[in-house]
Amino acid sequence: MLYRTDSSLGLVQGKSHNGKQAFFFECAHSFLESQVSAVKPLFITNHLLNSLSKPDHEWFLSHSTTIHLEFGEVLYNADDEMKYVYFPLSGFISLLVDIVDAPSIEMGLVGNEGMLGATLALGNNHVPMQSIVQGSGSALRMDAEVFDQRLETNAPLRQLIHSYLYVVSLQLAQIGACNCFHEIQQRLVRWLLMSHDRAHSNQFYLTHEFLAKMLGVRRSSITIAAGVLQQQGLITYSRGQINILSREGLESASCSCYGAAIDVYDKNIAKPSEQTKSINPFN
Amino acid sequence: MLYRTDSSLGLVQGKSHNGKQAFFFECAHSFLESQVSAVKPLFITNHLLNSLSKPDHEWFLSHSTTIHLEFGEVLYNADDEMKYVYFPLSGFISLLVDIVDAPSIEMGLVGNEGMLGATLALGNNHVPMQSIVQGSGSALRMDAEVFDQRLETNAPLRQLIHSYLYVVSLQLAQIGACNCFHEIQQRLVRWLLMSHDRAHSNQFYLTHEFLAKMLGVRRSSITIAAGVLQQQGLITYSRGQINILSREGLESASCSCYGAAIDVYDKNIAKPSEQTKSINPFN
DNA sequence: GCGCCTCTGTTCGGTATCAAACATAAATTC
DNA sequence: GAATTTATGTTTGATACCGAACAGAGGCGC
Repeated sequence: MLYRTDSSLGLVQGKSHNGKQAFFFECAHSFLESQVSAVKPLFITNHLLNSLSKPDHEWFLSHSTTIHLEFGEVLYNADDEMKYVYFPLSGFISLLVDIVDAPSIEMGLVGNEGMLGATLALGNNHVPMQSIVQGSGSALRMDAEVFDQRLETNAPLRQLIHSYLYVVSLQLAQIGACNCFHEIQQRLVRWLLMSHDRAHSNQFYLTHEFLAKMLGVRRSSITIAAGVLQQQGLITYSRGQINILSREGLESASCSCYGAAIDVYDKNIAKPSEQTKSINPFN
Repeated sequence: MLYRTDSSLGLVQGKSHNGKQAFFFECAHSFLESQVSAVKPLFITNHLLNSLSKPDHEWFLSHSTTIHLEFGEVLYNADDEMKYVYFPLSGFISLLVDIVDAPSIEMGLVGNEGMLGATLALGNNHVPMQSIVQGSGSALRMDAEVFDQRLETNAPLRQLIHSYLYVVSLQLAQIGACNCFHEIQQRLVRWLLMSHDRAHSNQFYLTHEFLAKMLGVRRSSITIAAGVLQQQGLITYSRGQINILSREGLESASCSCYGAAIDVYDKNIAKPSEQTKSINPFN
């Protein structure tokens, strides 16, 4: 099964000398107007916003700013006050848990299928987990208060965010179990697939060190697992640049948790009215 | 630090020949009227309901039924339709995750500090995880639809349930990380403490087999870890009956995740107006 | 009392992963 | 081009836990 059918969209990102990507990064909506150089896929929209009515969607666009998320940037630490909410477009964000006597571990991933800050809809303006940028790229940023007020008055929005919260909870439980039981090899693949979806590119920036932190394992374990994938011809990598060569291969090398997470999303988040028919929501 | 200061309340439960507890289990509210034989602590109330205004609390009591939860009973499987919501009193419930190619594992615990069915407040009437009774005892049960309607019209209730959902999400993330990193020995202790709080008794029924399923490990690993605790004089056990001898000892033998979970709860769920001043909410 | 079942204790070898090094190799700085 | 930094490759030994099996032991039914 091939979950992601739009890989033709996955153009290669520009790559600067230091291995980080050079993204366009302009005033609001530039991405909608195709004033985009060749390095990024066109028309990346946020799927949640896209699920709203057209007027609502436009309201959001006019009340938010397009910003650039830079790899490694710490948007929030756990328990910070929530000043902004983020709707990722081409960038994406890791949610990390840190407990005493243990390395940190990623328990959630937020790309253009979701948002950072949905817990405002639970009446809590603190951030539940550390949130760091895992893929450079663009996002829409909005004042938390503005978002919160809109939630009060807009029932369809509230329902959408509630559904998203339900999905995120389920994924927390699922990823928790996966991290606990499945082997590093498979978990790495799951993770690459989830990142691939949100990066909208077959190439992204990721050192083994960083991957190790996400999966809560040693760096050298990643080196070994990634080496296997490279030998199998599924990926190539060099000094932080990972290239996805075969999604199909990866999907069969992954544990089922990748597919399960997609299913949970699809089942609970309404498809945008007249969007493409790709099987998964990441496009 | 001693989180639970009410251990004098923790009277010993009645014990039937087959090792299961014989609970009183009567019509609604009998527990409030002290028509209770000596085997259970008096006045166990549900802390969420207790946090509501008095009229609201009474509305809930008059619209729910006191039922008995029997050890091992499967209240829901994952994705079942939610027919009833449960507010545990002396009983408590495990939330289990099952993924492909792995044993099941507990990702949440619901006792009289919480409820089963809070996700209705997210507009979803399906159950996120398998829910099985882990400690026999009483609970208030209410029609899911009745609860749902009440949510619509009662803003303080909605806020309370939202806060509880926030707490549960955080605990999912935290327990997920704990299961992943901390050793069986410590996790077992965390788990005993969490159960002790919800059982309201120093003695409860639990086989090693069952514990192993909760922690996602082999039965013999539990036997070894529990043996250590017994040698240290913190617990005794025999054929399913576990006796807590020293909470203080257990609390210092546990990983910090137990205390962290308590803190999250206390920080986010308002204390009932004129309740006791015990440090944790389980009383 | 006898047999049965459930629960617990213990053993064996196997392995995924850890922890801590150290070696190479590519990019970046000067 | 040399020096430094960053990223990857590889080794070594230790260990927590697994999987499977079997042996005792307490309680229950007959």
